[in-house]
Amino acid sequence: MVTIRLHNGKTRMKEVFVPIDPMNVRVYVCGPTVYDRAHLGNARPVVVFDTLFRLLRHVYGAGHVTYVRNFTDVDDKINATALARKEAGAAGTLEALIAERTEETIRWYHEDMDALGALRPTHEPRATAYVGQMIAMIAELVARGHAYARDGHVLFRVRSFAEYGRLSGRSVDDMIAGARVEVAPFKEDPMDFVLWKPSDDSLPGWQSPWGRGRPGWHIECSAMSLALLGASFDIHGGGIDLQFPHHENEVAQSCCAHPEAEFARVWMHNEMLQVEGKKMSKSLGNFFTVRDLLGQGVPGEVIRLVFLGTHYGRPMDWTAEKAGQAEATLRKWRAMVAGVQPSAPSGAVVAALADDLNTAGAIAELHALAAAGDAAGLKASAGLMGLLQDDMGGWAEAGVDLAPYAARLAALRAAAMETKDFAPVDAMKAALLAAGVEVRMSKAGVEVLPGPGFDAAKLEGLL
RNA sequence: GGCGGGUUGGCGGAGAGGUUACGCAGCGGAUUGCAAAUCCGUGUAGACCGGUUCGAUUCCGGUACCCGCCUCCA
Repeated sequence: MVTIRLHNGKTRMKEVFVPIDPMNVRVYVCGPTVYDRAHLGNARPVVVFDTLFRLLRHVYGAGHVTYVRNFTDVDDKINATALARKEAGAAGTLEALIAERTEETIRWYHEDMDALGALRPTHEPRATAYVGQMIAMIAELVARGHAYARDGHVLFRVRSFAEYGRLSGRSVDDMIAGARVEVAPFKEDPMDFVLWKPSDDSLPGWQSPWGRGRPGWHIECSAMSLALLGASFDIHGGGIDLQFPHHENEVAQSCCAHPEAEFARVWMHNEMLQVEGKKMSKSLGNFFTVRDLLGQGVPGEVIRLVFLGTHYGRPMDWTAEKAGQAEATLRKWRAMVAGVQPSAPSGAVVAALADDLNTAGAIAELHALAAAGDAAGLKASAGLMGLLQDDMGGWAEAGVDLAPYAARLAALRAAAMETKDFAPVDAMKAALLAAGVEVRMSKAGVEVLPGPGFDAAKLEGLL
């Protein structure tokens, strides 16, 4: 059995991973709020935890890992979008417009994440399907004295949970000193956070013991992880930005509702993504979605390889140069593994991944396999990382049969060898290069392959 | 202000208390009609200042700088 070591954000140490139940390893990762296309930053945790999912499936068996990633479809941004559509004259009730918006966004999300080679999680629960469970958990928290109702709101009583702040390394008193918390008259303590809030008629709402309302953001993950993975599970993941307050609040809710359990044993946080050295933001003008990149012709597999080139715990910089290098690497590897039956993943690659998802180290091992000419091992090992899969390699293929061009060039070359006039050969070669075709001539013959920027249209008239 | 992370060779980016990371680029050579691809060889880096040690880029402390979160833009 491969020993997996993971950096546990709860203990701040790298620990040997021991599942609660090796027959059912359970992972929960915070998913997207489905109000718009996923931007590139949203994709990082998807790729990181997909790699973890693949590793766990490899080690414990594909049928022995349960991976849950939620869709947050209760959110004021979604409401705002739907409301705007309604005011613009869209037909249907607000609820219908909201459902339409979330359905549409989930479809986009799936398309985009599929393109990155991410496996679909075992379960992708939608918050709206678990409001009953959320209400039950909130009621439990109230009954246990960890929450209180005021003015149609229900708030979590932060002072009732001594461990509050441990995950994110903060103390309640320090945070209040920072004074960047919303002070509301109905709060007992400024740090208390909302479990339930009232909805007026313009907002979606559910009936509850506290009136018609909707859940606060944090409770959904506590309720859905409980429903799908149980009160204790193995790994909880998400972006480091979620560590506080989201994950801290999840811990508080879940541990107070189920003090007998341990909630998540291991916490994993991926660091943030940057673009050309800067934070991606709309104001800097460097904000873009996964779909934008795909639309520009950057293959999902290239995005994936770039992501995996940096350890998940470090900030990752997306640059055009990296994308170019990743594309060149993948073209080389794909040419090598074409038509090859994968063998078993290399032990060195598995070992690297098992060492707290050292994907950069694993990629170095892929290079070693390529250098050693082990195409079968390369294909299998890359497959473990979601790379070089048959179903995502279309981008590297020419789409047209280049064999006639190779034959033509070979004929010209053979003639030139006799006449010593290489001008016609060079002319054709230049034209092929201009079309993005890689030309290799050797004693053995002529090879032509699609290269970066390949454009079939530019091949017109070359035959 | 509070909390957390980072600083590695031209660029990207890892591991390890003491032997080559790796990739890209570069340089030299082989090969080639010329190239490309390939093969061989090549670089000796670790912000700064101290400490621990036989020995630190790797451990500890401090300084500087950078970044993120604390503002439901991951």
